[in-house]
Amino acid sequence: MDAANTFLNELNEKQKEAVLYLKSPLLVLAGAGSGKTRVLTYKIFYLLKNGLSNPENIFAVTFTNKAADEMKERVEKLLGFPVKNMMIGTFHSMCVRIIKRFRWERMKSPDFSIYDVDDSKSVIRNILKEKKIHDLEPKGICRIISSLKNRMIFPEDLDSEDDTFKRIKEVYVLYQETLKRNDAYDFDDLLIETIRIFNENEIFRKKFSERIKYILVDEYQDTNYAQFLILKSIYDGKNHITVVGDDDQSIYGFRGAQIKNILEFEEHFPETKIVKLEQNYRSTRNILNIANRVIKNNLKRKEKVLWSSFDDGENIRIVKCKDERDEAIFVVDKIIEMKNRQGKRLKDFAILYRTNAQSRPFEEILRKNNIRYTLIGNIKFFERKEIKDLLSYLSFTVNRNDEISLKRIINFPKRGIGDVTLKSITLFAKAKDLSVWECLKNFEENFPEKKRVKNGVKEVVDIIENIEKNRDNVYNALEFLVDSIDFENLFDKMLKDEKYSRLENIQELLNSAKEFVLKNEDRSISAYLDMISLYTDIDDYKDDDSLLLMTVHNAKGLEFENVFVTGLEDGLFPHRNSFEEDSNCEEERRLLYVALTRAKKNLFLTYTVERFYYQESSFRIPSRFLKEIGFENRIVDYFDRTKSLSTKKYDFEKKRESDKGKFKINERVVHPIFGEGIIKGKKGSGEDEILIIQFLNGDVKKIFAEYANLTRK
DNA sequence: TGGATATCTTTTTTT
DNA sequence: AAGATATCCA
Ligand SMILES: Nc1ncnc2c1ncn2[C@@H]1O[C@H](COP(=O)(O)OP(=O)(O)OP(=O)(O)O)[C@@H](O)[C@H]1O
Repeated sequence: MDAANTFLNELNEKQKEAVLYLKSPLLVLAGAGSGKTRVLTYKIFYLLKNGLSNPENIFAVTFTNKAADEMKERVEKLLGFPVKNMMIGTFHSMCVRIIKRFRWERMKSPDFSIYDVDDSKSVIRNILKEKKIHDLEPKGICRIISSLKNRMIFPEDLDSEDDTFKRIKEVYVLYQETLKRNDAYDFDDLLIETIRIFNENEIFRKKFSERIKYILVDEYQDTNYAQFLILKSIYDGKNHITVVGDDDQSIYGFRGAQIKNILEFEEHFPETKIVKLEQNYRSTRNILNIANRVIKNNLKRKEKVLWSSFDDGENIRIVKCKDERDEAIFVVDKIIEMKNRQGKRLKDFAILYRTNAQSRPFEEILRKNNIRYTLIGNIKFFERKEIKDLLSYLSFTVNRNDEISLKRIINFPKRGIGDVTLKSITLFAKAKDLSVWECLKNFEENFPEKKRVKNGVKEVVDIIENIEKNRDNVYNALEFLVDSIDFENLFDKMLKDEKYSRLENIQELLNSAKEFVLKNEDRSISAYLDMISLYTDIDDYKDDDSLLLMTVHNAKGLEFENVFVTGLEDGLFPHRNSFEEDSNCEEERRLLYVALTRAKKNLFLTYTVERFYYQESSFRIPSRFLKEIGFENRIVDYFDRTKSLSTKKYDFEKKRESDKGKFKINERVVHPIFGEGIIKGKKGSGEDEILIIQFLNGDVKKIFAEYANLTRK
């Protein structure tokens, strides 16, 4: 081995093979923690180090922006100098760059708006109102349109005679027209527009694909059809493509990701070589065993070998808790104990859950115990109302066609400009074929009769024009904006806490802009807006030794020494919405596989007996996945804060024949019509004995024990 | 007309 | 419990 390439010692044989292979398309298909990401990182390093490529010839796609930042940092560390001009990021951020470049070449302003789901919903809401459609929900339409776009299905491709479908098509058409008029793209459009540009401008595509000599893609199992097409456009047979992934970790089907991309990779990229990595470097054997035991219940998957050279390690602990509060107390107690006794740091722990709503009790108990934590997801910082309102000023300043942003700011803070005024301005603009902005600027001439709102409009116009002056420095622009709004007064009627927290958020926004201005060469408003529309919580959490709370989805690709997977109950994890379709249930199982394989050393699985779910207390049944883990033979701890920690064996086995006839409270039963349920109570006796049973769908029914033909689960 | 108040619904996962 | 929407009042 050549001296420059001693780094290869940090890879196993298979990994080396994958790093060095450049002859034809390469697929690295391997289980969790087998070093797939490491292969990509070292491959980039190898290409740069050996002069096989310049940074600008590399196109590396990661699943999150954070992963991209970390990969770049790692490569720079290995090289010993910074890397400039490499295309590395998520599909969405790469698309923004491609679209900007194209618009720039065509002398079109590169400053378009990027709409998040909220913005899309309000566009749809306006359309529905205008068209007087009352029986369709913005949220549902949004989801349908997005799922169509993910599959590259356009309005003209819809030719169903079904009435609802026809109306959806109508809304879809209007939605796209509105976005076009506002010069805005939603997340799906970023991908679609890139494909369109490539398809319709062969010279541009060719130039780009000749520039890109190496295409590298991480987490390939979670790419959608549009993303596949983008890769196909860039790959021209002369450049190289490496994709890595694990079909067992595909968890974004709901967003259009298709496992078939990875399963059928060979069919689309000629002479594909496949490398399988089989050694796991992350977890103990006990953890891997449990993960393998769960995932092997999926029927549609590629069987993989995955072994660890580590010891068995600690036992996996399954803990039954009285309710969600106890669950939180148990987890937090455990963390405190491990921190104090074993000197572990907070950042070695992660609490994972299926839904964002589950974070509440954990937060409460953590705050009570003064433990620093970082909550990822849920209400994202930049989506808070007060923040979005401020940002809309910036958006509108750089893109005067963005009517959604205008709508947000025209009456924020309250200036007495309501729906009616806005409507008449919009209509006026349409009639005179002017932009809304033009009408606002000449408001007094255009609407001499509207004396009452005159000053308000002038105020907005002034603010926008002043922001415009600071276009090249987002911090100055924001500082001006914040100064010109009297927040103290605005938040006056709020509760102290709420007011304080909002003011804090605004300060936080200023800090973020300041940081951006200090760190980046391009300090412009538009550069900042692009960054925040594509960056999410997970991309930006500070490395400040705090405990992490997040959904399993957000934990993808990460690893922690100690992991708590919580809320392992039927209906929650797997989520009840997945029960109908087998494929969804398989995705839930993959989600659990991802959760379990995040742990390096200690893994705790918790579930509750009773949980508040939608303002109602409901009795819970342990997750079906726990059975697959084989937990009937395992020690289950029962945690009840009133009784402290006690241990007993949980019996999942079917009861013996002799037990027949007598059902006990909390026993799980199957009803021939209503399905599986749990016995909550009993009334009467003998023939008249009535059982109160809560079924899986949440219904509680009174059933005659004698006649119902119940069987034990 | 806009702002405040009362009523109604809604809860998976996210770039 | 919180958010969005509908209704009412000044
Ligand atoms: N050859 C190796 N020697 C030592 N440690 C390694 C090696 N390869 C990978 N690792 C370590 O194993 C862990 C998992 O690696 P990595 O994140 O690259 O795996 P992955 O396959 O991408 O995981 P996932 O499927 O969960 O995304 C990391 O901590 C990494 O540093």
